[in-house]
Amino acid sequence: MHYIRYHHGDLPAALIRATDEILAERGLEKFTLREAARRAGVSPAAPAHHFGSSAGLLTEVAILGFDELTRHISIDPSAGGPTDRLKMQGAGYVRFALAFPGRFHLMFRHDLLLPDDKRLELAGERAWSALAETVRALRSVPDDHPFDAELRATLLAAWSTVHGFAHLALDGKFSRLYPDTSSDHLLSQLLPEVLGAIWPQR
Amino acid sequence: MHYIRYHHGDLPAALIRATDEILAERGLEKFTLREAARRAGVSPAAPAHHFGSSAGLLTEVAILGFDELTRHISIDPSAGGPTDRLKMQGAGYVRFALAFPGRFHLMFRHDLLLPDDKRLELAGERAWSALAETVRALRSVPDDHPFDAELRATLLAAWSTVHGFAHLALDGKFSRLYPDTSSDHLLSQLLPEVLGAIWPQR
DNA sequence: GGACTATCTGTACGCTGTAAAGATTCGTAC
DNA sequence: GTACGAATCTTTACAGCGTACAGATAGTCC
Repeated sequence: MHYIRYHHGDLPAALIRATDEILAERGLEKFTLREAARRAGVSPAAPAHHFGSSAGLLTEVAILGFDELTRHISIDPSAGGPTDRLKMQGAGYVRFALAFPGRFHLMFRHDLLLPDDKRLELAGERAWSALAETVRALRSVPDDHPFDAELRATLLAAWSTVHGFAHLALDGKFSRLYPDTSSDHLLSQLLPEVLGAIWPQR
Repeated sequence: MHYIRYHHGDLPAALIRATDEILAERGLEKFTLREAARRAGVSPAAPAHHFGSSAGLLTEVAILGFDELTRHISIDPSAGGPTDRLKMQGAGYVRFALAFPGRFHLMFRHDLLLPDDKRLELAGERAWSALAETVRALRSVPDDHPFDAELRATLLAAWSTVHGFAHLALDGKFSRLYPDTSSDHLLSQLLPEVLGAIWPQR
């Protein structure tokens, strides 16, 4: 194998892009560091100089994933009632997972990521703080009040439900109970039913 | 390397046991087919004769995992009210996940399992049919009535919530909101708060 | 232009899953 | 008892993986 040039230009960005492409095209289980290097046109050892290891590269991609997730659950805080907004955010969460399963799976595979990366932690916190805002409104708690046990429970319940729904849907676990497992149908039909069962309109 | 005997006795069982041990001791990410073979005292190629591939062996272990999960969520159908029973089953689900994270992760990693194994599917269905029974009681629907959309939504909401909770807890995502992430505390304190938020006592 | 530094290659090592062929033992029929 | 087919496991081998290490190349600064 012979590589054209020693200086790529912006290899880190190219490797991140290549990794994201692999996740989108072939899924997380098909990602290899060598394949990402191939797509970026560099040798298998090149990524190590910028990301240290496979986990370093994947961590960068996971951070971008959390940013994209945050965009999917960011909504106008004045639109509709708090329950509606929480349902919209839940739908955004699941829509992200179904649209980008590779990214989504990666973001919650800490065995593949750098264990104590601060930027990754912050990216994750930015995501659920968007949910926290809506939960405050739902319980009529002003922003300056502490985030007490009840708020925490409400937030974790909402997060757990959409997170579990997304995982089970991607795993195909709904196919028996629900024959039409297209993403559109899951989002427009099944998810509203599920969220309606735990967050009755009030 | 030199192996004592050509005929092991019961190699399939030994390999399943070895795999389960690896999952318990070192987690799913540390499992390799060769390591399981080493623990069983056979050559790396031996497992293929009984399980075809790594996925074949892992599928058998996943089936046992679903059986164990079913035991964790099986309760006396006359104990307490339906809401209480559903909470007990939810706690059982999470207790299983926290006690056996390797097994739990494996069971929902279809990329590692045989894609269309009927016994695996049945083992999964046995698990959630234990939940379905309680959901029927919760909605006061007799056994001979069809499992309609409302029942389905209630079941999937319950399943999604405990499933998401277990995954997020194992991923350490609660550590910011909740400093004490010991299994006991998560089960006795946080989970009841979360389930109370979506299944108010009625 | 020369030295320094950053960047990437080339090579190599131990690990992985598993295919293919051969060795060993079991079970059974005679 | 013994011969033989089937079942079981070993041996060997191969391609692919992550990554450590040493060396080649190119950009930068004096």
